Amino acid sequence: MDGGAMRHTIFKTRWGYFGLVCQGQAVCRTSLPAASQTAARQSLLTGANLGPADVPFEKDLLAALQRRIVAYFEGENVDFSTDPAVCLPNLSVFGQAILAACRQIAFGRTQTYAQLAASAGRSQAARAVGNVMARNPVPLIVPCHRIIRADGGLGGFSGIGGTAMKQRMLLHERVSDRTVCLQD
DNA sequence: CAGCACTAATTCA
DNA sequence: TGAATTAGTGCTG
Repeated sequence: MDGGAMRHTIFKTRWGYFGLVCQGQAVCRTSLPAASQTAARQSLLTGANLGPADVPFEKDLLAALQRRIVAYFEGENVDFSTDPAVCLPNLSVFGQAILAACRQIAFGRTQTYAQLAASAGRSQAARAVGNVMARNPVPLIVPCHRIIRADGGLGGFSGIGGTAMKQRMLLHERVSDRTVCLQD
């Protein structure tokens, strides 16, 4: 059930060094912009039980996708909802359903944990959705930062930068839609 | 089994 | 009003 050797790359964006692991054409993991390549690599491979030896570096890996990610951090409205194929091993059916639903959320839009739970047929499973988001292997591709609390709060964020990164990304997408009075 | 990136309801100032 | 607490909740390691 694999489509080739796994490789990784790290490239510079306006916000920092973005990390990417893929297998064939399918993206397995991503890591949000970090201050250094070293930090990016650590964040990218940690938790995946992978060492740099397991996933050779390849500068121009998925070059087209790299350009789109760079563009995102330049402020462009980039849609990742369908394009990069993703490979999500070791994920429960529930987890996959939640991530799939989350991926549909458009640039600049948000949903609550409960709404996302409902879209997977588990309207009471908001907290479980939080579990899935916390372990999202492909942040940005699956826009887990667009999930906020029902009471208007930000909720948490486990990726690089924590909730500050989450808020920054939301502001970046100009979430003025409604809800989310980030701060007051 | 214990622990969560949650929520709605309840309980105080 | 509104902050703080309490159950209730479904999934994960």
